[in-house]
Amino acid sequence: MYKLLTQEGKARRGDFDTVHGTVHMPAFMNVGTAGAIKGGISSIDLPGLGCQVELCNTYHLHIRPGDTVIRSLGGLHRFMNWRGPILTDSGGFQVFSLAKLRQIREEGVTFRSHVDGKRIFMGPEESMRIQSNLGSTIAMAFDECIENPAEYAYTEQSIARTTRWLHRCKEELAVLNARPDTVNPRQMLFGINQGSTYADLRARHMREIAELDLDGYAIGGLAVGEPAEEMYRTIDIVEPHMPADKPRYLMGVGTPVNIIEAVWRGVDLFDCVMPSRNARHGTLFTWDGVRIIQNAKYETDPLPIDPACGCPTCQNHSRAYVRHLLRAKEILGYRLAVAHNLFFYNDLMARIRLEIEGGTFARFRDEMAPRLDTRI
RNA sequence: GUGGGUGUAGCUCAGUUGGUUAGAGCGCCAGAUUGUGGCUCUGGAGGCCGUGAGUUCGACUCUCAUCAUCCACC
Repeated sequence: MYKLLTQEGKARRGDFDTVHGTVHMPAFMNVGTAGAIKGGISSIDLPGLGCQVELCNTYHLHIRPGDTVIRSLGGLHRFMNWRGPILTDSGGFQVFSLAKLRQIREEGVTFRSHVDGKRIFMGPEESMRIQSNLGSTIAMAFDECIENPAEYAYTEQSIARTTRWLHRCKEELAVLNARPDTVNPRQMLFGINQGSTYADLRARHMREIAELDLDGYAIGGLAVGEPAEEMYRTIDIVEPHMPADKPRYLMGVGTPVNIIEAVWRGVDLFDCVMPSRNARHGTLFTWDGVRIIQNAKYETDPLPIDPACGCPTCQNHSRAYVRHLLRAKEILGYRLAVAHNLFFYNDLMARIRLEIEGGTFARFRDEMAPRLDTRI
């Protein structure tokens, strides 16, 4: 299903076939937690923004409107009116990041809903059932995202449990996919590597889960406060143990530079809230660096956010206008800013694919990385 | 015209019986944001406390005058 087309060093240009279409990798998944990208972006806008895959969230959709509601409407694709691939996150990260009073046991995790405080139990089977009801293209395994920093002994214990949970996920999804009334009978499953920043545990866990022959593999538990260098080092440690014929997904990453550095180290797939969240807060990405559009110097600036950008916002509106709308908290301001940042991220991935195909990615990395990081 | 109230940061206002460097919210300026609890978080600048005189060791605070402004009544 994953076809490696070209390789430059460790950087991979490949195509990944799914029932909802082919994903050209390296790719960025646009985050639409509750079934929509925040900022008023509709599924009908996504092709124009270069979006290949949308990421939605098991935890949020389970709480509201409920996965059974979505199932009764024909699944998440019909519900959102998006025909392309959807990856659903398993809920493991939300348990770690936003649920208070969580209790982790072998069966699963008990925690409280952030909406109404209700007690919720989720384990591997629950997560798979919800994701099956949603009918996403790719389901993520239910894992424990370990906090940083973490004790060695706890990490060792945790990854062993995450592996056991992964076996249960695989078995449960096989049962669900075999049902005659299942929404997406060819739903795929990605496993998630953990191990905090301990090299031996990362490598051991990756080798363990690679044996399950899943549809893809993710590196989780990074970009949780550790320095970027440590993240890169961890990728270097894990990558050699990842199957070459499966997509490699670095969860929750990152800045444009993080992405370039991770592709350089052999990663194919990314997702991050950064382009949409930062857009809402007025931080916009451009080919010249990062632009904080609410700064006073843009008050009367008639130029587009990025003159080199082909997005709908830059084709039609000025920096001064976007700045004004964001300051006035106009909904259109969020929409224009988010559209720009998503277009930029998807455009960056397209450029990376081209560079790898042309064998010029190394040079691109050297020249571009320092520029994209600067504040302008 | 008479009586009363109010003048403190760009705006709306706090400010203990007079006591060190006069505060808040909003706004403004700048920064943050990494498998998303979208009206977020952090930091910063900005005041001869309407003006003038007096009482006091010491006044945003008390007294007098004056100016501005608001309300009520004639």
